[in-house]
Amino acid sequence: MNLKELSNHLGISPTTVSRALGGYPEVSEKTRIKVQAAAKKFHYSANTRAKSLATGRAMMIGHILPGATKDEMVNPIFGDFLSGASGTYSKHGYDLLLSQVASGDEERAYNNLKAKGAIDGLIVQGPSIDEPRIKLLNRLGIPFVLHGRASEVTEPYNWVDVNNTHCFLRATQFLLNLGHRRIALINGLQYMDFAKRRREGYLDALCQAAISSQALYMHCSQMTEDQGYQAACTMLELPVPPTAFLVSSLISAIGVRRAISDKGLKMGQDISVIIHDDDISYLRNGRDIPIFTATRSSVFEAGQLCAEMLIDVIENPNPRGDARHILLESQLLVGQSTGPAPVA
Amino acid sequence: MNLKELSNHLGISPTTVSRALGGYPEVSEKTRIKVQAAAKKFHYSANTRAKSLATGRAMMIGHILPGATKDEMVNPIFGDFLSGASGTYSKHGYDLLLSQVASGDEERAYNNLKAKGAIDGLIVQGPSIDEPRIKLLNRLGIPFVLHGRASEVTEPYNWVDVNNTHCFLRATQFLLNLGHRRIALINGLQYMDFAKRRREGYLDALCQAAISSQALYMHCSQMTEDQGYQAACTMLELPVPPTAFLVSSLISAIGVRRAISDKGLKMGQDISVIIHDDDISYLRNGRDIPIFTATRSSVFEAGQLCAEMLIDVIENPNPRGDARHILLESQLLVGQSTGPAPVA
DNA sequence: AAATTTTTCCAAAGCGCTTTGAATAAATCC
DNA sequence: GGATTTATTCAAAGCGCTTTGGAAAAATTT
Repeated sequence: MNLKELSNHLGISPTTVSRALGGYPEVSEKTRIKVQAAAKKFHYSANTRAKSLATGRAMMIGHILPGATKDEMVNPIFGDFLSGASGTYSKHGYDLLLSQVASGDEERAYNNLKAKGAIDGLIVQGPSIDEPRIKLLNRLGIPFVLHGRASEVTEPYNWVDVNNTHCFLRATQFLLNLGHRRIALINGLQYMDFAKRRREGYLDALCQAAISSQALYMHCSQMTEDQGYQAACTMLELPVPPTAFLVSSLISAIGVRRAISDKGLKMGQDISVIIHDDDISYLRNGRDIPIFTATRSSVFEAGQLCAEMLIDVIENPNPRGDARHILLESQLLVGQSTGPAPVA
Repeated sequence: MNLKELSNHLGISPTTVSRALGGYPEVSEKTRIKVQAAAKKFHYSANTRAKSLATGRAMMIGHILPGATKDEMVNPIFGDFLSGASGTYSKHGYDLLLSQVASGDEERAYNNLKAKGAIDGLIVQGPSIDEPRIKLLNRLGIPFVLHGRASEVTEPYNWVDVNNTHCFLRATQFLLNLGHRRIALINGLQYMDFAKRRREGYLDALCQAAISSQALYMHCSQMTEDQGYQAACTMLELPVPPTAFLVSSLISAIGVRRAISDKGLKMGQDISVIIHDDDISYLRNGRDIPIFTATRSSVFEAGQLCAEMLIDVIENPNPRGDARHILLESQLLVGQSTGPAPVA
């Protein structure tokens, strides 16, 4: 059933039917009700493509999926972020286009997305410190919101980010207050912006406590269970091992826990662990009492916020062109993985 | 730049330009080359919406995202499955539409997706034993492929599934061969089809070995770390605890490992664990030697296969209407979590 | 009751593409 | 060389919708 058929059936012009359903005022309440009833009855729903073509709006938001090859890793937060964003899109009548873009091929891919008129805007995730996509998208004139920030990028852009520096500053201070002096940082990939900020928070806290940082206590890598395990094993083997770990992800922390337990030590007693928890639905950090003491910030909510911001950017383009920002603070939740530093 | 502008620029009719780029034979090689060069130069790419409208093909595949609320869980395999599928779509010129459908609202949502002409086909994941969406989609005439099967559904449908029964039969036999007699099953939600089949494989193996199954050794729940932990704790507290666990997911198994280690036992020595491993990119089961002995089947590949099957269904609709099936066998990989049953 | 305004509706153009059917140019045939 | 094919090209219609610019009908005013 299309518009013409529906209007024929009703004996009303397509124009009026379109307007009645579109909520325009130039149509009497009587006919509006009649039209709406008929639309419902015949399961009529305007063809998206025709509508888009006529209005020039795609009503579609693009998300980029990394992992074009089997070896590239899909970020574990991906699903929950998408879930949050997607719900918000539905509410506003947008759909979500998921596109896989091989790294290196971004320019062509984004250009193409724009040329094809497939999307009204884009969400960009996982920024590196000097994220090149910002410049590219600004140049192409595609509205976008970045999930995260890029420290070294000066041009304006819209972002939603967690206050990573402050998170890790607080977490480190928490450990310091418990008497820990040898605190290790097991972080994400060095060039990622969040990893840089977390390191800064960690170093700030140490500095404020007049404790010198040690390269041996700092590790950067993909945040996998195995990497967490390896890093923790190495550090626990040191002549002077750390008494506490600050871990950037729950998944790595599971590896850290394995290393601790392999070593015959007890987490929360011999060794303290504090993590950043993205509150992923399938990887809850315990039920009631958190397993790991954690700075928590829901990535689901971040998805919602990014989506809302992007829709706002699309529908109310800021004439002055200044960018929108949301900086989220996280909660510091005490769990079972932290305790006073053991007396040497 | 649109078709008309491009053709004006070239001094050639839109018809010919469209055909040149579409690869139709009714155009001389000379003009084709000229047109292609110009298209490249101006980054011309046909507007998807107009193209779809003209051809009647959306060139878009729908995936349904569960988890409309924050409490619903997004399946951890979601990202990798999507990644596999998405790559295949790109290759064939399709895009991926991700739609969030509240459970209970499926009929309206699917109907709408069809009416809007937004998609050419659909992937359905996570089937229950009597999956109602099969009937619904068949009735609506929307081409789809199911990732998994539905034991109690008799009408035909296309599916790609792992041979779950055989997986768990083999895994159980493996444990039996190691001398285990008290084997527990920590499974997914009871009404899920995969859980049913895994239970059957497990029970078959026990039956063949003339071992009676025990309700106390069987657990069903969401496959979270915490549920795995709880279930294992409970079972390890039994007067006669199991000596081996068969666990449906890596995530639950991490909880099982925690329970074992809390109990002061050693996995692979005091207690054996064998899991099903979906080979998720961010949750690798160890680097070289698997941590957990596992039946492994890549969900990334399943995504690719589903995508290929669906595209085939869409582009070559089977006139006889019979359904397509792929049954995947998994590998049984020996890791560090299994060993001979301890002598009582 | 005629003139004016307001409400309600519609015809037609246009969004950017594909594709049918016809026309022209080139090549082949008798 | 004229007739017939064949290879190229194009004009125009149509995909299903929105929206502009009027027109007709109803309500209001004088």
